[in-house]
Amino acid sequence: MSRRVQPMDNRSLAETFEVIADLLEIQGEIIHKILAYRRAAESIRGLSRPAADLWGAGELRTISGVGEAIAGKIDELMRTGKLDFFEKLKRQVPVTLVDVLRVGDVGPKKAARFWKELGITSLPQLEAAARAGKLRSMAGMGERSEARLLESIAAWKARQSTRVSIARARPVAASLLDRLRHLPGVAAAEPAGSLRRWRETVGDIDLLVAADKPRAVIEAFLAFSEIERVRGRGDTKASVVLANGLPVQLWVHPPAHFGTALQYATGSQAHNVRLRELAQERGMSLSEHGFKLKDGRTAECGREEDVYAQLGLPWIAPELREDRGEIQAALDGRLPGLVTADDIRGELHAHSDWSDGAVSLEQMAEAAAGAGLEYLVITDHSKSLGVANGLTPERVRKQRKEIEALQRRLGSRLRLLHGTEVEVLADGALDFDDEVLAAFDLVTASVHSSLRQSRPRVTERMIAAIRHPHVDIIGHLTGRMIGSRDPADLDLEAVFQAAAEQGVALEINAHPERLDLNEAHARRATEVGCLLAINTDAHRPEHLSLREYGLGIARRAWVTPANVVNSWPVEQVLRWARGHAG
DNA sequence: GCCGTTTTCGGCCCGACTGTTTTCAGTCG
Repeated sequence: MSRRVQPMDNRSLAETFEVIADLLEIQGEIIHKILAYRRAAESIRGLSRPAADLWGAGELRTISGVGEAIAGKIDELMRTGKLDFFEKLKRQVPVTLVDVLRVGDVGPKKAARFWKELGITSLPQLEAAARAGKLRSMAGMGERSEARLLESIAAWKARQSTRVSIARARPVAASLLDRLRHLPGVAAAEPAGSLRRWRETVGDIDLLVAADKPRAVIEAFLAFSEIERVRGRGDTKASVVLANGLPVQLWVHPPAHFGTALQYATGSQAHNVRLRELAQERGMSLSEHGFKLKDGRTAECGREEDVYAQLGLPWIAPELREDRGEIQAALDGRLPGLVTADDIRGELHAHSDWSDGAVSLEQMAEAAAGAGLEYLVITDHSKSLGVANGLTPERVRKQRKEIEALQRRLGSRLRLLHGTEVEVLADGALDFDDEVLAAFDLVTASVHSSLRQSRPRVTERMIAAIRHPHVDIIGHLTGRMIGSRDPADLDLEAVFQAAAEQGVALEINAHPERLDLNEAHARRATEVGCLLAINTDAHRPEHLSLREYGLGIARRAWVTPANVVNSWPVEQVLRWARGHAG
């Protein structure tokens, strides 16, 4: 067997180019070359399939921002696992300096001066020098800069991980927005940034307020009790850190140009750059204040729709604004009609107290009806999942009787269906016999254990489940738990192919700790032709509202309702469940 | 380093805030 280098994954590849950009910037290379590396890194990070596949197919140049030189570097990394250019660069600039850049208020220019003038090559050295008062000896640095830097280092350490789950940030933002809306003179207050784009994690909370007297709003905001530290404040914006450690940015703009301001504050930065380039091509200059026209006048936009219209574009949903082809799609009139909360008619994955759910069948049914759903599939666990009180075939039969009785009481308010979340056992077999499975209205198959099997084994196991004639949906495909459990090492291309062939749907599990499929997987699955289900995996009534996080993933993955089985009428779902199996 | 119905060469988004500044560079989003 020949020894082969494991092809680099997208994330490592992107990180490599990001570090290259940082080192070049410290070295004083021209900014546009640096931005080219960053743009390529961003594109690679956002790819829906492994760059290794594109490399194998000779299609690296189809990646936006990847030209001849970077394609050559990717090729070298894929073939040898190393990059000569990078190794040489690291001998010229200490690579530990990139940590220094992660600290706020330190950019490439200062990092280079710390290194060249004081011999500082790492973050601990920088901190020690600041404490010893050695930085103020440098031109342009004073005591205040030194103190501010120490604060930044402390904040960076306290945060450790620089991003938090959107599910943690959303309620905090909602509470701040509610209070901002009640301030005098405030016409509107909206979330912006990655929060509005529904990224899985956010680095800070960006908020935008419309008011004619920005200063007064900023003053009032800075008095909010949950603010621990003010990092900056001006006439139109303020930057603070809350007591819970979350950074918050507030922008305040007059209602007259709220549209351009909201567009700007929503980002992403890459999307904004593209949009501003487009404005330039059209002979205008776009900023948060409006469009500067050739004749010197400024065209203000009160609504975001007007910003895009000024450029001849339809409004682009925030979830798409990542510079992943959305602007070209808008120019070509082929933006996807994204799935919305209103499209969702039913929940296909929910538990009751028959297994590990918190409430009775009736309470779940009432909650689903109350949430406006047309149908609910109860999918309690199967017998092998002992920790979750999985059902035996005998209890399955009893549960069906109870569901039938409950359906009679519910009448036309809700269609209640009997499903299962059946275990995919370690060998790929299912935890119920065919006869038991055949009686369910809908079968979701999931993996909860033996997630660490080798790639070939776990892939084969998953494909066996997909090919099982009674399986309709694969639940939380990779099994990852954000921050606590790694995803199974699946060959996703093979899994997506099998699911598409069988007409089996893949779940986007909306629970904020899962979000599985993630957005890249969901986009690739859609490209391959897979059906999806946006489910909450509700274990109690309140969980039904978690669907918005799954919708965020789906929308960021360019998913339209046609691909989402639980946007279909119940009869269509049942026809599909009976008919797709191969 | 990338890219192209104004270009294969000459461009590459725009403005606010900070600190140390007599006019601006650096950083950030």
